[in-house]
Amino acid sequence: MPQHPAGRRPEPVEGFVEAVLAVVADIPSGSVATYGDVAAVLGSRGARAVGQVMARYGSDAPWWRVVRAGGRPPTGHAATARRHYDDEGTPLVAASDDDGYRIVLAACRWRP
DNA sequence: CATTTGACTGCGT
DNA sequence: AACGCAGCCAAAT
Repeated sequence: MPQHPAGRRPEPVEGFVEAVLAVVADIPSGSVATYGDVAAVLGSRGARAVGQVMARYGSDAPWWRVVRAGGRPPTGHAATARRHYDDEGTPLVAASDDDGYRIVLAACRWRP
């Protein structure tokens, strides 16, 4: 058989990936969680692993609700994420860095 | 199966 | 405060 099911990207074992996406889906609009927080809910400390999942499978999830410790938006997505924050009313503060702003974790960090 | 990679984090210089 | 570095974990190659 000549080929794999047409045009379908090979899906990894759904376990960690699905778990991460499920947690992200639980973050309420207007709130956020850090990569480390998401990992912690899964009983893991793999903040980077969570980032990997978001980068690869998070395109259809509310990925902007997962931010870096320190309140900075996902690397390389500050502009796109900001539209969502503005839309959801997520509290932000102006910043001088390239992101231009920073999420106020003290006010909207999600706690499971 | 070994190595590399990355939308991370915290601590030290 | 900028920069480097080591620790961490799962997926990708």
